[in-house]
Amino acid sequence: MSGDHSHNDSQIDSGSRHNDSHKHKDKYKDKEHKHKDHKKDKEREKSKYSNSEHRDSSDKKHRDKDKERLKLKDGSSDKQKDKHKEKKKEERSFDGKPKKEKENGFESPFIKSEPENDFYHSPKHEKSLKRELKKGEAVTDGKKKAKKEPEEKWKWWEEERYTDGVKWKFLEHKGPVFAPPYEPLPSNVKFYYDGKYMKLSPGAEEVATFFAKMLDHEYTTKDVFRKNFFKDWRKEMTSEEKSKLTDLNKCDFSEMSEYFKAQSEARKAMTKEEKLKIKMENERILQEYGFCVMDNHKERIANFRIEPPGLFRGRGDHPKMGMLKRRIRPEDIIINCSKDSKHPKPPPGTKWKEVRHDNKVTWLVSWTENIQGSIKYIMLNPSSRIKGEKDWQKYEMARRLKKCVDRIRAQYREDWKSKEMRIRQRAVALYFIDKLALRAGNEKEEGETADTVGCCSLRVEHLTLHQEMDGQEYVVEFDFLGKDSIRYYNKVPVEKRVFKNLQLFMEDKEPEDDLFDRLNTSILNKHLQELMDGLTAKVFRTYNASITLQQQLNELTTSEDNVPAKILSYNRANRAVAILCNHQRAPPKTFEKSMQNLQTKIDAKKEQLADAKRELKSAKADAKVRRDEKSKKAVESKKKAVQRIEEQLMKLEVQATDREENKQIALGTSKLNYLDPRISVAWCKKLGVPIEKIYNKTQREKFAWAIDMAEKDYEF
DNA sequence: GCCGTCACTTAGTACTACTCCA
DNA sequence: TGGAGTAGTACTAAGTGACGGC
Repeated sequence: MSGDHSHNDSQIDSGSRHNDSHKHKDKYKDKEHKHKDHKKDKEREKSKYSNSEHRDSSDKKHRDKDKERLKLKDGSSDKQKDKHKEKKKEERSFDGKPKKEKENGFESPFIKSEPENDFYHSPKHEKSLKRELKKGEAVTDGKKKAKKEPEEKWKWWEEERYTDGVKWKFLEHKGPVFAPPYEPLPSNVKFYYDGKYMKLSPGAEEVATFFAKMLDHEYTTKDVFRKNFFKDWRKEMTSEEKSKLTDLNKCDFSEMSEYFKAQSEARKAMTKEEKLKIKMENERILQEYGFCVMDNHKERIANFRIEPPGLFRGRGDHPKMGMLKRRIRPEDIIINCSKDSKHPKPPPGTKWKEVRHDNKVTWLVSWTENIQGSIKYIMLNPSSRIKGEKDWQKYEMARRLKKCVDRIRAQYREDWKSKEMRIRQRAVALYFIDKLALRAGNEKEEGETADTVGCCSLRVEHLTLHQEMDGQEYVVEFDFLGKDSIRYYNKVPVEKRVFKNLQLFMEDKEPEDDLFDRLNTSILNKHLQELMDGLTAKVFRTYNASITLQQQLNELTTSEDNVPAKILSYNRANRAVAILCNHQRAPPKTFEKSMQNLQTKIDAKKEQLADAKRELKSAKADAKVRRDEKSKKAVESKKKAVQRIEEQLMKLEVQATDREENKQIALGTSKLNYLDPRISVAWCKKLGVPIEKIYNKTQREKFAWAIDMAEKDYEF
C-alpha cells in the first residue's frame, strides 16, 4: 500500500450484504426515468468509412509460518525454462509512435481470417469435439489445450490506434441470439388457486413459471418481491384470471416447481451422446453469432444472447425486485454495423427497431430494458482489440497518477485547512478515496435502486467518530452499503485535522443528511481534472490497487522460494488488494465441508509421513547391519518416499491456508479490473513462475498485450 | 450548473463443465 | 468409472463518468 495506506481487517470479517433502511433525501425528485429516442441519427448517417482515412497484515502470522515451511524444499524442477522469445528492450508506450500504415481492405471478410477460424469451421473441429468428449479430454486449461491455441495471434498493441473517437471502420456481425420462445407446460403440470385447479392463459402461465422456478429462493419470501411480481403478473392475465386471482398467497406453484426440478435432473442424467449433441449445437451457435468482423479481424463477442424474460433480481433491498423483465423482440433491437457490411437479418416476419452505423461507439446491438429504462448492449469480449486498448489506457492513466500523487496529496492536505467549506469537504473526500479506495459515489434516483452509497454520497449516519478507540486516537468507524449492497465496515485512524473537519461537517446535521453537502462527483472530478489531465476518482482505485500489488509482491516474495510458496505469496498480495477494494463474496456453500475434507486429507498424509519415516529408520538400521547394495538402495527409495510425502503434505497445507484466507474474499475482481497485468507478468518472468499459474486461459487472452510486452524489469 | 442520457467498466452469483480420487 | 468438489464461464446488475441541452 502506498504510504500510510492501511485498512482494517474488520472490513472483511463483518462484511456482508445488508438490508439497511434509510430515510429519503429531500433533494431527490420523483421522476419517471424514461429514455428518449436517440437523436443523433443525422450526424451518424454522415459517418464515413473510407479506408484512406488516418489510422491513428493480518496475514503476517500465517505468512511467516508458511514461508518457513515452504522454504524447506525448493522445487528447482519447477523453474521455468526461459521460453520467452526475444523482444524489444524498451517498454512500449501507450501513445507510442505510429507504425507503418496498415492496408485495410474491408470487404466482407466473414469467411476469410485467421487460421483458428478455419479450424473452427472445419469438420475437423466437430470431430475433435467428439473425440474430446469420448476421451473425456478437457476443453480447458492444460497441455492438451495449449497445443490447440493458434500460433499466430494478432498483436493489435503493435499497431497504430484510431484517434478522434473513431472506434472502427468496418463492422459486420450476425445480430443477437434471441431467447427461445416459451414452451407451454404439459397438461399434467397444474396450477392451483385456493386449492382448486386452474388453467392459465399462455401469457399468465409463462410469468407464473418464472416465479415457480424461483420458489426455493429466499427472494420469493420477500414482501417487496411478491408485491412487485403479483402486480406485474396481473398485467399479463386475462380479465377473467384477473378477477379470480386476487391473492398471491392462495397460489400454488408447487407442481410447476417440481416439474422444473425434474427437468433439471433429467438434463443432468442425459447420455453422453445427448450432451454432445447439445454441446455441438451450442458450438454452432457460437460460431455463427459469437464472432464479428471488425476492421479485418475476427473478434469474439462477449454476450451475443439477448437476456431472456424473467423476474428482476436486484441486489440488496431493491425496490424493484420481482418485477417482470419482459421478453425482448426484434422490434426492440437497434443494430449497429458499418454501412458497407452485410447487415444482420431479423427473424422472418420481424423488423429491427433501427439499423445504424455509428463508429464512435463500440457496441453491436442495443435495447432498452423495462425495469430501469436503461440501455443494454452487446459488446466485444475482453480479449478484443477495442477492450484491450481501453484497458491498457486505464493502467497508463494510473501510472501517470503515480508520478504526481505526492503533489496531489500535499495539495489536499493543505486544503484541509482552507477557509472554504467546499474545499475542505473536497479535500477530505479525496483523502478517503485515496486512502481507503472508496468509489466516487454518484447520486442515485431514490426509489429506483437499493440504498447504497460511495464517498461523495456518504451520509452522517454512515460514520461514527471516536476520539479514542482501541488505544488509537481519532478513529473513524465507517459502516455503509456500497456497490451491490456489499457492506463496507472499517475502523480507520485518521489525522487529527481530518477528524476535526469531520466533526465540523457533521455539526447540526441529522443522520440522514449528506456528510459532504457541498460536494458531488462532478465537482470532485472537475477538480481532479485540473490536477492532472484525465484524472477521475476511479483512477485512484486503479492506482492504489496496482501499487499495492507491486509493493506486496516485492515484500512477500524472494527468488529462493519455491513455486508453490511464490504462488501463495502472490495470492496474498492479491488478497491485500481485494481487502483494500472491499471485494467480498459469500462463502461458498460447500466451504465448511470442503475444509473438513481437506483437513482429513492432511491428517491422513501426516500419518502416511510418520509411517514412511519409520520405514526409513528401519531401512537405515537394516542397511547398517547388512552393508550391501540392496539395502542401500532400499534406504534411498525410502528417503525419496519421505520426501515425496512431505511435498504432498506441504501442498495440502498451503492449499488449506490459502482457502481459509480466501473464504470471504473475492480475488477475481481485482485481478481482472484493477491490477496492472504487467506487474504480474513481470513478477512471473523475474521469479520463474509460469504465467499459467497466475492467469487461466481466459485471463491470458484478456491480458495478451501485457504478457507480450512486459519484461521482468517492468515497474508500474 | 443541473439534469438526463448514453456508453462503458466493474461486480457478485448461479450454473456448467471439468478434474480428481476412490 | 462415477460422483464430489471446484474452477471457469455466463449472466446481468450496478456502478462511473462524459456529454449535450436547457
